[in-house]
This record gives sequence, C-alpha cells and structure tokens, in this order.
Amino acid sequence: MPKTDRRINRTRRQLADAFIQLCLERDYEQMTLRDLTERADIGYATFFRHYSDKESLLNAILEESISTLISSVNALSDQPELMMTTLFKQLLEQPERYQMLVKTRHISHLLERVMTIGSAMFIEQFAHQLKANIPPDLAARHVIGAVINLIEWWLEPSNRIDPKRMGELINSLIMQPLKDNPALES
Amino acid sequence: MPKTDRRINRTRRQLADAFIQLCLERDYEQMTLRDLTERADIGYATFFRHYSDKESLLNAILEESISTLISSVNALSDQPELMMTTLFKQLLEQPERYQMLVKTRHISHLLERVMTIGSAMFIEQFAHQLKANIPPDLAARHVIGAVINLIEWWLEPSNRIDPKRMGELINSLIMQPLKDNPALES
DNA sequence: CCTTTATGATACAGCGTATATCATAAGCTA
DNA sequence: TAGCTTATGATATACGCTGTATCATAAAGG
Repeated sequence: MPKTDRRINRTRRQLADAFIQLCLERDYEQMTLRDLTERADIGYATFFRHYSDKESLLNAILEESISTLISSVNALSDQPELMMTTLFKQLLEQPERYQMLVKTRHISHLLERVMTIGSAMFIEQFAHQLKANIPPDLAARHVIGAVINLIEWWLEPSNRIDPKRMGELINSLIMQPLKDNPALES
Repeated sequence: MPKTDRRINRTRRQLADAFIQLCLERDYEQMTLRDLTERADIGYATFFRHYSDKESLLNAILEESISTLISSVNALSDQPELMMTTLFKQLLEQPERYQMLVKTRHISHLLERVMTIGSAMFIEQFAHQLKANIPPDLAARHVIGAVINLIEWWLEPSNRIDPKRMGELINSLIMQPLKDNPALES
C-alpha cells in the first residue's frame, strides 16, 4: 500500500470540509470553484490536481461515505432491525455530511447501495410470503424508497428520535405490511 | 382577462416542448440555453424575454402542471382512494412531462402540493386512531413520501399497472399500517 | 541533507450567460 | 384592408466561471 503524501490528504480534507460547509450554507448549483477553493484556503488551480470538476469531488465524498457505512453494517445483513439501528447510529457520527447528501439529493445513491445489502435478503426471505398480487418489483422499490424517506426525515436535527425506536417503526410501518400474515405489535 | 399574443403562446409552447425533449434525451444540468433555443427554433435572445434563466422555465412548467393536477383532484379530497386513481389517470395524459419532472427531481415538489390536499384530511381523519407512539410528523411524512416513491416507480413505462390496483396497494401498504386496528384485506 | 513533488500564483483561451440595439415580420384593431 | 403595435431574429458585447499551462517555492520523504 502506497503511503499518500500528507499534503495530498490535507488538501483533500480541506476541500471536503469546505464543500460540506458551503453546501449547507448556500446552494450546490450556484457554488463556484472559486468560492470553494477560497473557503478551503487552497490555490484555485490546485483543485484540478485532485478532481476534474465539482461533481467529481461530490462523488468522492459520496463513495467514501458509502464505504464507511457499508463496512459498519454488512455483517448484519441477516438481522434487519439491528442493521437499521446500527445504520442510524453511524449517521449520527457525521450528521453534516449526510445532511449535505440530502440537500444535493445524493443520499438516495448512498442508501440504495446500503439498503441493497439488506433488502436483497429481505426480498428473498419474504418472497414466498408476500401478500397476494403485490408485484415483487414494487415491493422492493417500496421497501428501499420508504426507508430512505424516513431516514431523510430523521436526519433533520429536530427529528432525531431513538435509533432503536426507528428500527421498530420501520419494521411495523414498512416491512410487516408486505407480509401475508403480518405480526401484530404495538 | 387580457388576451395574450399568439406569438407569445407559440414561443413558450415551443420552449416547453423543447425543454422536455432535451431533458429526457440528455441531462438537465449540461443542457445549455443555446441547445434549447436551437431545438425550439427561436432566437437565443428571445428566451430572456420570457424567462430569466433555465430554472425559471422549469418552474413555469412545474407550476402549470401543479395547477392542472390540483384542479382535477381537489374536489375528491374526501375520497382518498378515488383521488389516487384519478391522479394516476391524469399522469397518463402527459407522461413525458412528468417523467421529465422525475429526472429533474422536481416531481416531489409537485406531488407534495397535490398530496397535501389529501394528506391533511387523512391526518385529521386518522389522528385519533394512530398506532401508539407514532409521531404525527413522522406519519405525515411517511404517507407523502411513500406515495411519491410509488408514483415515481409507476411512471416508468414498464411499470404502468392499473390505476385502480395502485390505489388499493397504496391503501394497504401505506395507509392502513398507520392505523391502530388495520383492516385486513388481500 | 538532498531529491522529489505538491502547492501558489499568474496568465490565458474557451464557453455560456445576460443585456442592448435595430431592422423586420407578425399580430391586433378599426 | 390599412395602419399601428409589438414580438421576434440577428448581431455585438461585457462579464464571470471553467479548465489548462507555466514557473518559482515550500514541504515532504528517504
């Protein structure tokens, strides 16, 4: 493994931090690279030595977030509810980063990758006990989309209710209703 | 009511059509006003006599779509399932337009306005029979977000299942699970 | 300590945006 | 239809942002 130059890490960290800050303060679209490099306190031309354009930096941050999240969750794919609570706890580690991904509408890219780990198993596990006449495509899309929707809601600072409770709610509002004989719980 | 000049209507219609076409063919972000005015077959400068920028045109199309959709469903706010099927039938009238709004991620703006009509009544109607410990904010968000998610899925041409069936599925997968004593149906 | 390399500063070409101007054509009104 | 009004087309232009090239300098690594 090649050690990366400290200066490279420093520059990229400054860029990522400035990017997240500016995204939350202003708007992604109208944020210029001049704004960004000034906030990051690096030379304008230096940006292009690391990323080809603004979107490329965003994708780098996205991919890094995906790796972090997946490696903390992929061992739990057989325990959906524990996987969910673990996911929520992980999100709390760097809230600004994930709020930025909500604002730029890239959080779904991230969560689709994460959810695919769990939902593939979920679909396989429940395929034979799906409610009658529910198209499997629709079921899969509903699980992933509805969970993402609640996570986006939960990322708002005033909505950060207990991760364990969120896991229960997701199970009761989204997972169980797909089953033929839903277990009744509070 | 002031009659608008035919030329104005003609220009704006050409711009909207070209905009929808190019959005579906290429990408919204990298679509230039030169591309747009060339496709619409109008002079470049003429664009700015109608809209201040690209986003302004998109918003105009969005607002027009919202008006059309709302006026076709707002009388049905007391019949959620009929409102849903009517909504789906309306979407079938101009599929390209709404697919474009999905691609530009503006469909949620539209559907939030439409769903607010129905969900306000839904919330009021079911507030007293909500499952225990479900935060009302979360419930409202879940209803709107999950419905929008299924509509986006349904707008994909290969997923256009029967509007009536969609209304039933939405009721059984999203609405009923929020209630304390969910009615069991197929 | 010496070599390597990432950075900062600057200049510059290219492109898209947005505005101003003027002649022309199309629409409206009587 | 005639005459006035107005939207359009074409063109020129200023401006800002992007992306690249160059060179001297500072910082890192061995």
